[in-house]
Amino acid sequence: MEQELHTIKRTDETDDILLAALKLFAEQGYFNTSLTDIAKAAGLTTVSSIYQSFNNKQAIAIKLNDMIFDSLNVSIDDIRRRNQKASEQLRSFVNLLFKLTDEAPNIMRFLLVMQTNEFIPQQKPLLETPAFTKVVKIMQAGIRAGEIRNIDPLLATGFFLGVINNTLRMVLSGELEKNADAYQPQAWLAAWNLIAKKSTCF
Amino acid sequence: MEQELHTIKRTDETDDILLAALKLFAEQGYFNTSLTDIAKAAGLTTVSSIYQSFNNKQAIAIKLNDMIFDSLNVSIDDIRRRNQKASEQLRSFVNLLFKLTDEAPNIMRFLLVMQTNEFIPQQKPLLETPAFTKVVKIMQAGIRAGEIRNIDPLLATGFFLGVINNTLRMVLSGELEKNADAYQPQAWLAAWNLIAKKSTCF
DNA sequence: GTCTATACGCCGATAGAC
DNA sequence: GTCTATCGGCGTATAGAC
Repeated sequence: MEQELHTIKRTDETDDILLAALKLFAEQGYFNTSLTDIAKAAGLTTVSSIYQSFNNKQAIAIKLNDMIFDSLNVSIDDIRRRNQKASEQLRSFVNLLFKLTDEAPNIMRFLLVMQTNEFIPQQKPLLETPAFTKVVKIMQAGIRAGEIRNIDPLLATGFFLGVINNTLRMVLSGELEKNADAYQPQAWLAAWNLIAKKSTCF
Repeated sequence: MEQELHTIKRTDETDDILLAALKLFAEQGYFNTSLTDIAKAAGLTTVSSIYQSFNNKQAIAIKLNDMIFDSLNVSIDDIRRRNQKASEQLRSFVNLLFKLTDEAPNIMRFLLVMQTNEFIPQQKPLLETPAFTKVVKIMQAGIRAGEIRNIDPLLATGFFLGVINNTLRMVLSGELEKNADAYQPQAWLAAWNLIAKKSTCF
């Protein structure tokens, strides 16, 4: 299952709805998913029940979005606290993303492939979200510390996450057959050498 | 303007519709765009006129999709014909993508950010389309020729295009402020060194 | 607070006059 | 072949019975 939305325990039917919605949104898209679909998948007898927990369809998506980004935000704070060097922090973050892709693919689809701004207008692009701006901060710190090459931190993050996220997207879409973790060592090495000051030459 | 859909000349109102649809789909999404919107943007007085050219809304999207991928396919054939080495072919291809991003951003949004499979079910993921499988072929040839490191060609393509496409996505979303071409040298170097046998060390 | 019934709007699509 | 009128359906949302 979706790893209890990664951290949140299922207690009442609100979480059933969120879990069902996450699955359906990720698999067939927000606009192809009706409240009827969600109610059915959540085991509710009636569509109306949804309105006990949410004001409207968009509110479900927003709640999901908030939970996912908040959880990621907490994880990143944790990673920054537990690790000193930029390389270690990025390594842990990459490991988190790969693990999530295998254990909670729908969360990663929500993060990486869904165009959430089409139904949550105020939604910002990935690198402008609180969680991912912290990755840019790690990059800046790494540059100051001499671990990372001296290039625009935003661009460096874009290159780095380009390799990581594209690999994960290919796993999620089935273009790559194995599970994400099988590609983690290669992807990490490629992404890190892209930005590291001392790159390992081949 | 959208560079006449890159190659096709506007002749009749069918192309007005396609151009309007491309713009609206790319800017607000397929499902947020009604036929009324398209008709208005195409300068038609009536929604019904659309049905003179297309059987339904999906047919517009499919036609756009076909035109874009066909055009790209032709360009890639051309690039492969005109260049010998894998490095040159990839360089030209990257240049094409960056130029397209600046000159026809909506085409690139269609290619890189829209989730076309949500409204064109038979649509394959990017790297399984005829156009992009040829990039994988270039990669294979480059490995055989000793230009490119000996790794899974599909993975290599994923890494390579991860850097390129993510950079372009960031330009298209406004996360990067300058035009795409301003980032081309850095992005190319990063992407190429990712896969090149003799990487330029920094 | 659970479910039935239903309202309401939007949109895709068609019929048919001219 | 252009435009008016309208249909049919789906999907969100609500009202209200129990």
